[in-house]
Amino acid sequence: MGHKRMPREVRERHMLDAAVAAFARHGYQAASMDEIAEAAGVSKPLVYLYLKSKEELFMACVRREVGALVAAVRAGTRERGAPADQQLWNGLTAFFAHTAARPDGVTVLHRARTQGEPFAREVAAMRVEVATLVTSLLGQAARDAGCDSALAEREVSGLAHALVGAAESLAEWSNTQARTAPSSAPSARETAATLMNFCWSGLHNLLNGERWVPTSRVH
Amino acid sequence: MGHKRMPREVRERHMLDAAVAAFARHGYQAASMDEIAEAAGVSKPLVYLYLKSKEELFMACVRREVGALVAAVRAGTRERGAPADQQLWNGLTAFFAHTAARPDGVTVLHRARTQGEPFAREVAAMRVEVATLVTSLLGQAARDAGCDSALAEREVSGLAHALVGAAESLAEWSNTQARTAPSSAPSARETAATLMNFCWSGLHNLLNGERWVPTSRVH
Amino acid sequence: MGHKRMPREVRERHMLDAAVAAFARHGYQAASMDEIAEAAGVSKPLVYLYLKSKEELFMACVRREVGALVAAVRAGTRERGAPADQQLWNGLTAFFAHTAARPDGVTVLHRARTQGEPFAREVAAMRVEVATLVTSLLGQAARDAGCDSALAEREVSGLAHALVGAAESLAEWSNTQARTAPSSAPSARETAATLMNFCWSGLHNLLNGERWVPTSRVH
Amino acid sequence: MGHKRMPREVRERHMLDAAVAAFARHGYQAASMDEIAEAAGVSKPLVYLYLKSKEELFMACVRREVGALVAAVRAGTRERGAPADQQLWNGLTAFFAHTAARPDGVTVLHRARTQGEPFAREVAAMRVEVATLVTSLLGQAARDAGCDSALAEREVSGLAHALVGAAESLAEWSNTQARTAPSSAPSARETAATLMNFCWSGLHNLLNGERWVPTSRVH
DNA sequence: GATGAATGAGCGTTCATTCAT
DNA sequence: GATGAATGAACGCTCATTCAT
Repeated sequence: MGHKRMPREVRERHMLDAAVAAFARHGYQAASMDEIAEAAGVSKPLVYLYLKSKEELFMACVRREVGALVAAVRAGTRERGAPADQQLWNGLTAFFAHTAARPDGVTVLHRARTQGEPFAREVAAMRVEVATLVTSLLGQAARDAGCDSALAEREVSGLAHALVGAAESLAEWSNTQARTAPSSAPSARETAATLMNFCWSGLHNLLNGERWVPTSRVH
Repeated sequence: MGHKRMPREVRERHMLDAAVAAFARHGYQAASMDEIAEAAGVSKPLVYLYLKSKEELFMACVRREVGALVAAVRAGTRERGAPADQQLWNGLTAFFAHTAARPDGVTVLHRARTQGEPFAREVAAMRVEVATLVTSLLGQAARDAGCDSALAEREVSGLAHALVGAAESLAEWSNTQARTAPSSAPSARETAATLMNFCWSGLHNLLNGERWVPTSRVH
Repeated sequence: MGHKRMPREVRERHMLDAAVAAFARHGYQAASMDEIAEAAGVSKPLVYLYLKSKEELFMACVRREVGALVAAVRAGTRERGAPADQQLWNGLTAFFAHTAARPDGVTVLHRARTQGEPFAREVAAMRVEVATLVTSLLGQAARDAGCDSALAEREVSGLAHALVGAAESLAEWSNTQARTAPSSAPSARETAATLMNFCWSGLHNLLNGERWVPTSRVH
Repeated sequence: MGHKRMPREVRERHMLDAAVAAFARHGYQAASMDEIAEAAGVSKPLVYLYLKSKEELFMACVRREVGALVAAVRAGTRERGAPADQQLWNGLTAFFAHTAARPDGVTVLHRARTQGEPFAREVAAMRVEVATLVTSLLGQAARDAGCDSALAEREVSGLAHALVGAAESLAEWSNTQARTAPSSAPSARETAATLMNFCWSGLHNLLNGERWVPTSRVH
């Protein structure tokens, strides 16, 4: 087998790559350590030597993918001075591009949310980080628009979650499109625009204190 | 073990209840038949006698929860003659109320999407059913608002997915809130209003042909 | 289901018929009580009420088939006054005819030989009974032929087992032929004649004290 | 458990030994993998690691025992130039000696015949191989004796089966004798002589066209 | 007399994990 | 440093068997 001497760091990256692929394809429980070791081209005890246990291996995957995703989005919004909507659009574009480029990584994050407290917490923390980013953009947008009506904290949190959920759902949908009809699949930019179209004016209205209200009570 | 005699139908319902709870908590793979049988207050062979296998048991759970969710949403939108936005709001309210009332059932549906073709198909069919409902409401809303510009089919599909993702994400968030701070958790109505605020004017604008466009290209 | 009231004796016969068929097809271990009860058209507890347990049910099958086989062979050799070879041939013919008529019963006896002491003993007892019959015929044949050299008891026993083994093997072979090429399958009479041809002159020579001996020692 | 390290080949042989013993004693279905693993002095997973499944384990046993039996008989008949009857006797002697030396192996082959197509086929192939050997000896014997009347193919097949059945039955009987009265049990040579006495002159007569015929029809 | 409802016990199989070399 | 050899624990599933009606 691969007897090639390699620095630990490289070997470890190979293991994580193999693990991410396996966890994405089969899920945490169904992916087997045998499979991962073989795909990484190393023996099983080495995997245990470097990564301790299946749980820690999964956690390492999750953390690496969380880092990569956050970095991508952050890089997208780094352009200070641009208007808030532009920055949000840049961030969404970066998100969708990352999602298309590393589907397995995103899938792992998705799966991690249903694999018990510690993993779910890691992903939740990421969501909070992203939501905070979005929130600050919204705040700047409010200032840009000259409106000062602040939204309740809880409402902002809800909106952020709605936006993140919408983005994730769209990402998954567009990946499915790319797999089934690659020629006509939407680009990251188009997907981002769709989402902006969907929500921006709603947010904008909210920030201006204009709300949708039911016209009549039913129950 | 407690061998109380019960008619088959009742026992089967108990088993499904226990199974939904177990699958929601641990996921399909990690939930064990032993655990489910014990939670249902019966012995394992009886579970197999009635529900054939773990796979069929999971499928039975999925189908039951799909039925319950669709029925709830349908009942919410049954009020003919009301304006489209009102109907959509009613449907969303029903959805969030159902989600709050049967969190395990909704979690099972969520998990089913990553457990292989047959389960994913069942949930996908449900999504299509709901999306169709929403789409028809949007069409009516467009007519109500006197705007006739039809959206491209692919764009509608994207919007539906975004809306569903946002709704699911909000449902989960609101459930989390209810668990961690029950006193101040948002009601189904409030959550539905948040989502309406988030997206309704965006949809309205789109239907009127007003689109958000990036003001300058970055990359 | 078959709610028809039937006398116990008849019900029991149905159960034994179903059990013989099942044991013949799948073997003792693999045949299931569910299957047998269903094939017999009764509920499982009734099978237990009448036949106590799987082991006793199997034993009942074995005993019934042993009785049937022995009765058939005895009936074949009942013709007193005929020459011994003729009687032996009659017995063999009756054996092969029975074997062809009740293949499942014979298969059960075959299987019983490898299912533990009590069953094997029952079949062994049958073999002894048949071997005794054969032995007496051989004795008569010796007297008919006017030769008085008695064979050692152990040798007679060996010859009887050889003959029984040969007969069983031929029966199985001819049943296989009947299944795969029914048109050209040998009749019971032909099979009996083949076996007589094969062994009669050897027995005859032995009874006359003529033996085959190795011409040179090898080891 | 005792975890003595051993090369795979050796461990595998131990497992096969234990499996042959277990399958011989209890049959394929009733023998348990737990029992086999324990008898082999290893844990169950190791048995699965090396031999894949119960079915493959049984198949491996069957193949090993088929090979050993065929090799023994072949070695017995290797003496070219000896007269055919002598060679046949040598082969039978080798067969009975093998049967006495490896009773479990032979029992496994016997049981394999009733355990479904693939196992039965393996044993059937062995029987064909042996029958071919015997047939060629008979042909040579016919030439040696100067008689040229060929037997019908089907008749030869029948005789071969009768001989094989007689040999198996004798082998089993002689093993039983050895178990119950070891001091006076017949040797392989004696048993082979008994079988030769039983059948050789019958075969000889047949080859000379002399047949036994019933003197009067009974039924 | 006959049965639907129920279970204890065990089996084949797999997997994460660790020694001994 | 890297691995072949080995295992404890658990899981999905089935079966013979028995109550309670």
